Amino acid sequence: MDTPPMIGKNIQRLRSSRKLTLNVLSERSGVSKAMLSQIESDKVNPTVATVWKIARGLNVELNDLLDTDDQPKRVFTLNPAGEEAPKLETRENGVSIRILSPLNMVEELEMYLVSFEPHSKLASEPHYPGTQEFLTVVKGAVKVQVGENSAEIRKGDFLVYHCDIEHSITNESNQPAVVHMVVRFTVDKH
Amino acid sequence: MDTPPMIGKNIQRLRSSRKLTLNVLSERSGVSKAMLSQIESDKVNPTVATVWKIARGLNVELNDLLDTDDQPKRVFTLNPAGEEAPKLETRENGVSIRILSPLNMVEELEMYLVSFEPHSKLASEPHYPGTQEFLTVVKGAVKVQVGENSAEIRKGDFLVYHCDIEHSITNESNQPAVVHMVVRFTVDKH
DNA sequence: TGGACATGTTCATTATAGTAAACTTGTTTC
DNA sequence: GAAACAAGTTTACTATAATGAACATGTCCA
Repeated sequence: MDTPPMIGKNIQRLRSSRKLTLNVLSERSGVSKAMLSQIESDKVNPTVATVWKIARGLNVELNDLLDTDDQPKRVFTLNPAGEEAPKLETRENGVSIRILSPLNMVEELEMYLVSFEPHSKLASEPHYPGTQEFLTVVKGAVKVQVGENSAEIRKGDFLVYHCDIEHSITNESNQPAVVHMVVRFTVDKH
Repeated sequence: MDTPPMIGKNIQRLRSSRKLTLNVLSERSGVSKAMLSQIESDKVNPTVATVWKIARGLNVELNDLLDTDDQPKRVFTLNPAGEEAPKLETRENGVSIRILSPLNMVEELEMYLVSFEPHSKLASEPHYPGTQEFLTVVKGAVKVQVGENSAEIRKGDFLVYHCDIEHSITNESNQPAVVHMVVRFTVDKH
């Protein structure tokens, strides 16, 4: 980005995708509809506070409005169960991990399907600060240990935890278990 | 963040960590040193363009200056299968949706467990631009339609698609199906 | 001690962000 | 087809962001 961000189109797109009129957004944001109109057509150079109010009215992060990068291509990425992805699958100690998410989005979000044989365990080192894991138990039951805390969860349960400390997932039962895991890498500032 | 961002301290910190004087930063950014002084002490409400110029002078991303968020708490949020979350569950046309993710992170990432009775369909309006959906089929098989494209996926399959256009998931079989769905609202960069 | 310089702040002015109200341009309804 | 409404635009004005110049506050060295 080597020119100040032109945020008009962003706001316009978000507003119309939400089917909001200028009047409604004006009410919700506290910014006059005249100003909204001019900002959307880039006739004006809004203050940070104003853009922030608009972001709030749209229920969006401030940065989403300031972002002028092009939209990503409309893709349709398939990762079929049958197709082996050799480098993406590991199997040890009765735990096998299939990486669901495509490689090009590895930075932000990763998704795994983790299968546990009876009496198996997956132990993980601390990740970067701010990283979160989202577990959904698809089959069976597992025990999750995060630092001091631990929880037993069963099929259909959902669990979120911050995993910048040591953590592990254990299948202590005599039945296999399957867990859907999403890892989000929040980029740490400061 | 429920108040407009106070960016003065951010700029001040970055400037002094770089050992730049107001004069030098003024030259590098093209913003008058008087303005810089007032912005750093939050006496004033700068425009986006001005803050952008400063970010450029500091050789920093715009968002780095606007960011005032604290780090998230280290939590351990549980959402058990048995516990009903009445407002968060909808059921119609043979499709029932359970929202897995806690409410406080709804902005960025949402996770659902969607159950399809035989011959049922979930149709969705376009979401915000940049939004992606990540499907993992937990049980049965479904057909996903996104704009022109469509795909048939079965248990264990994983599918990513951009969903800022109309899209739908259909269970055309005589068996029930369950899909794990992650929706990401973050606008994708590059 | 008192220039000489360098840093950040305040002042007076100009440019423009932001507003309310008037205007324009549809679209619906009788 | 005109009245009534609703959505966005333009206008006239006010509030304030942004500027350059003057001012204040050091610190360094003769």
